[in-house]
Amino acid sequence: MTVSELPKQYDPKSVEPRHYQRWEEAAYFHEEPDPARPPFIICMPPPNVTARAHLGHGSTYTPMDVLTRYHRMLGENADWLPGTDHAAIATETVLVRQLAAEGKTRDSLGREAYMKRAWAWAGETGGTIFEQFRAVGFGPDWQRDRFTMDEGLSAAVRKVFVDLYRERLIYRGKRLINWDPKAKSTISDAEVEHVERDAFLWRIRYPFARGGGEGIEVATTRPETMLGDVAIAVHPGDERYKHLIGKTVLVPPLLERAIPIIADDSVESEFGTGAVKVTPAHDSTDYEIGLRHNLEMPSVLDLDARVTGAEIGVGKYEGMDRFDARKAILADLRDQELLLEEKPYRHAVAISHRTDAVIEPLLSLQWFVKMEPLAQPALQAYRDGRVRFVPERYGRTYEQWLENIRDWNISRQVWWGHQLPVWYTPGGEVVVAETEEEALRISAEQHGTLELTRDPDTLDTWFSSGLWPFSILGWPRQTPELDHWYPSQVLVTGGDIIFLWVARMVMLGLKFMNQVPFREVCVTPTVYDAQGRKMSKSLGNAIDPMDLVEKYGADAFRMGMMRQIRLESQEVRFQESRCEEARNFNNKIWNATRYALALPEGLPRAMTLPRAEHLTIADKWILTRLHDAAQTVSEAFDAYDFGVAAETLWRFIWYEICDWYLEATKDEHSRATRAAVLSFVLNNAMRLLHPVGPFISEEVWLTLPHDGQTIVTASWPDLAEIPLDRDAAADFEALQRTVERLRNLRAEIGMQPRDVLPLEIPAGVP
RNA sequence: GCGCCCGCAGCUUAACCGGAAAAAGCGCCGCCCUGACUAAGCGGAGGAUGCCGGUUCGAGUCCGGCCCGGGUGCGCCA
Repeated sequence: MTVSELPKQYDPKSVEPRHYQRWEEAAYFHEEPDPARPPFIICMPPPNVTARAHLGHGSTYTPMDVLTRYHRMLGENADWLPGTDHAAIATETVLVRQLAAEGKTRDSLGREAYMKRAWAWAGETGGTIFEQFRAVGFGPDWQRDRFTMDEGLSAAVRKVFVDLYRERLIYRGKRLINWDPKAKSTISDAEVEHVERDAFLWRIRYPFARGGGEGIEVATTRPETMLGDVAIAVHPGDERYKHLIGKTVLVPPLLERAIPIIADDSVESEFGTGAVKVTPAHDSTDYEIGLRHNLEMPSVLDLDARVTGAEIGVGKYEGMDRFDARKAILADLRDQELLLEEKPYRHAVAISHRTDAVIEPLLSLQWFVKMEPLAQPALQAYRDGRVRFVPERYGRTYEQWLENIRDWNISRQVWWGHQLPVWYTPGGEVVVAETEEEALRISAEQHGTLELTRDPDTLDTWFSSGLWPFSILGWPRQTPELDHWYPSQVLVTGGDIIFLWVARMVMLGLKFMNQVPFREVCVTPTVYDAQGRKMSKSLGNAIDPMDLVEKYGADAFRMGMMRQIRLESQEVRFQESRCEEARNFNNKIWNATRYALALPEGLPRAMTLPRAEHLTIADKWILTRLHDAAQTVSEAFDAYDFGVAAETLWRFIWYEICDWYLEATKDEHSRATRAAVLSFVLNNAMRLLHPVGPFISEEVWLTLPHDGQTIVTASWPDLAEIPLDRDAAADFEALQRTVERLRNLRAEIGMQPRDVLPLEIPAGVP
């Protein structure tokens, strides 16, 4: 082959799809459990089935691909297990919107037709993100693709639910829950975020029921919940109010109900007026007070966040939206001269992580997981080092959450998901079973009826993803995969789902497998734009990774991303220019290859190095540098330090191989050994590069002397086979300094490079 | 309120257990078709590493305090 046959510029588009197709057809990414080799398993965090790739996938999934490829080359039983998540609320939100556009609703369609449509849509869009992953060069074991709602995983979900229920770790109860009025579903505490918002604090007077004095003043940000007030609470030690404890006041603006003034330690005397209205059904602190004082807990807002009179009189406000009711009540209070003050106030409002809707705390009959007994072992596993976080500080996030664990509300009012394996008899008895047949049998035996109604609710998406590390290996069936591949070595994920996902996998893994699901958790940084702002569609600063792949090639995208990931950093300020630079880097590699192929003496067929005594000082230097690069890159991958690995590869290939070694081989005296050494060095360099740059490394490796069908399954460079010569390396480095000084001098005196002084490497240097 | 991370050249980042004159890329200025590569090559300008103090032979790095600016976790006063 001659140089003229190869284009001067590396063209990823003509290379990447060709190799990927071959890899997939040859099933290079597929493994069977093999006890003879150490396992290296990564469970892919399942992307939402309907999602498209975003830059966050680049920062989290590229490291997984890199690690799997690296460990495969090390000869391990390496497998990256892919799959998708049904993403209950996220998917349902989109579906409902689609239906609305057609003038339909979920209910008008009916459950069966709705589910059929949801499945169809998931099937349609479900392949998209994985097609994108292929284009980026990700190589999970596609034959093991799973879906959280496929048959096997659904069976695992039902079994876990039933087992936990029978152990009384799952229960049904009327509790204060987070209602997301947009999603029209409850969500768990972990899915609520608190956002500072500008609001108002109103001071309102509650007149005494029996006259005598003005009454008591309270401060509130939520006047619409007044309708459900059941008490006024003050601190027991508050001198201003001590004498009022036990008196009763009327609830404005209706002034129909009298409620007591009570004392409770949770009240802060310094805030507002020091007196607080207590609405147990719509506020978590009030709920606690209500429990302590055995108060009534009437709900005054329904599931549409409208005022409801179902439990207590709400007068003319019945049916109003919560924010309209607020306006109306304030207006009425003003008329009654009970509204004393309105002042701007900034405070944290509970927002749905999923829909951004303001959360409505509601008292509702829902299903919960009792967390304390599950959290303790998970906490213990972290404390005695069975689970380790990288960077370590994320362990504290995990610990903090588990220490303050609250019961997990798992029932959702969406339809797209795993329907609860729960049935009710006409008498209201509860039957929990893995199948309908079993439910009927139990019901007949225990309750004497075959008339069962299934609970319409579904499970929190994170309930099924919490089982992911073992459910995808076939659990509850006993499989070879489960035997050899559980627990996995490392979980790679973003820091935002440490408790939504990571902590729950640990808890459920310990519970059902008696072992932690992974030994290490590698937390990848969040991707921001170059100014440090979150990437979002609304800001218009989001970058589509597929555009980058299109412009610069998959390898350049991966390398550009990897070079920006720092071990200890929690963020990447993503710069597109890094991908452009990486494209240039690939082009550099390509041209180094062209140079090697064009050597007049040709390249050797086999990869053998000349004997040490024949090597030039430059040969010995580059081999020593190769040895060091191989060591540094290996250590960096072992430590999940992707930035250092990428940087090392970059420097070695571009500055050391291209800028110095290649130049040195242009000297006459290097002729005897250069073809063999260059082949050896490039072959090794491509293997080191392969995890980060799978395509170009394959293309170059196949072009140069090599052994085997593909670099994907080639072996990782063995340090023992790379000869070291520190003294020679030091000599060459001294020479480099000299050359640099000469160049510097030359430029300073304005000498033309072609003039007198020696060029890159002084002639005659062996 | 309780925490965590970050702040180094115009920009984005390096700097191993503290160790020479604090690196690199981009950008900028100048030079250059040198056996592959102009998406390259060579040279250059550009820095009190946020502030004050301490430990040390030696601090960007460790310790204490402070300021401002970002990011992020938990909690929260209604």
